[in-house]
Amino acid sequence: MIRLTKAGEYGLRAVRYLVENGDESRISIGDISENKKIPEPFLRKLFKPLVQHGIINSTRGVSGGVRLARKPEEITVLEVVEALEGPLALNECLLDDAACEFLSECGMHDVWEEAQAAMAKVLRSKNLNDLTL
Amino acid sequence: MIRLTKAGEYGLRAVRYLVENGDESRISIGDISENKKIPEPFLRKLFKPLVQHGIINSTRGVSGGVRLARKPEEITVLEVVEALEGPLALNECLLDDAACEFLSECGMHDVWEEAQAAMAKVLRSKNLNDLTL
DNA sequence: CGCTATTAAGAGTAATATTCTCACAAATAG
DNA sequence: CTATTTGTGAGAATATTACTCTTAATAGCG
Repeated sequence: MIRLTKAGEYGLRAVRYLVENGDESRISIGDISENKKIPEPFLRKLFKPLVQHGIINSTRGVSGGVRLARKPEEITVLEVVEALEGPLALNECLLDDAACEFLSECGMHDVWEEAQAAMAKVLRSKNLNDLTL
Repeated sequence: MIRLTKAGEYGLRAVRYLVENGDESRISIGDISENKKIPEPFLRKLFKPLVQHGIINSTRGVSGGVRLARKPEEITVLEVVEALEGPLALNECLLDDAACEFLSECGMHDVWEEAQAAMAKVLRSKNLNDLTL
C-alpha cells in the first residue's frame, strides 16, 4: 500500500501542535491528545522515539511535559518522519542489500533508490515552521 | 512504514521475467513462479489486477499462459506498481480529502503531495525496458 | 522528610492488513 | 473428451498497527 502509518500522522500532528504553542513552557501529552484528537496512550508511545532522536525534550512529574528540543526551523519533516516510521526504505533492499536474493540482476533496485531519493529530498527541504503557514 | 508490499515486489519481478522472455509466446504462471521463487498461488492472484489494467494478456487452457499486453517500452513502472498496490497515496488524505478531519489547517497535505509527486515522476519515467539493463 | 497529585515510560493486548494455502471452477487446444 | 492452464472464493498463518493498562519518576506541600 505504500502509506504513512498513524504513528507518522499523529506524531507530526503532535509536533506541529508544539510548534504552534511553543512558548517555552512544557505541554502535557494529555493536552495534545485532547486538542488534536489523538488516543492518549498511543500518542504517549510516539514520544519515545522523538525523545531518543533529540527532537523532543520531556520531563516527568507535576508541571512536566514535552517540548521541542531545538528550534522548529532546525527540525526537518524528514527527521520527524524517520523517527516515527523508521528509516525511509521503499523496499527492503534499500535498507539491507542482503535482503535481496537477486542483487545485481534485480533491475528494480536503482529505480527504488531514485524514487526514494526524490521523496526524501522534498521531506528534507521542509522544516517544522513550513507546516504552520 | 511506507514500504512496497510483497505484491508489488513479486509482481514487478514476474513482469520483468516476461520482458526478458518475451518472444511472443505465452508463459505459464507456474514457470514464472519457479524461476523467480514466488509462491505460485499467491502470484496467480497478482495477475488479476495486471490483466484488468491492460498490462497483461492471459489465456487459459493447454498452451495458454500470460504475456505482456503491450510493448515493454510502453508500460511504465508506475503503472505496474499502481495496478498491484493501488493508487499511490502516501497519506489517506491524498486519496480522499474527506479523510482528513483538519483539512486546510492540516499543514502536511501539501508536503505529502509534493513528496508523492516527486516519487511518481521517477516511477513514471521508467518503462519496463529500463529494468533489464 | 514523606505523602500526594501529576506526568512520562514501559509492558502487554486487541484489531487489522498482508501473505500465503487449498480446493475447485472455467476455459481451451488438440 | 481429456490434459493443461488460468480464475475464484474461503480462509489460515503471520506480521504490522493500533490501542490499553500498569509502573516509575518528579515536584510541591504539609
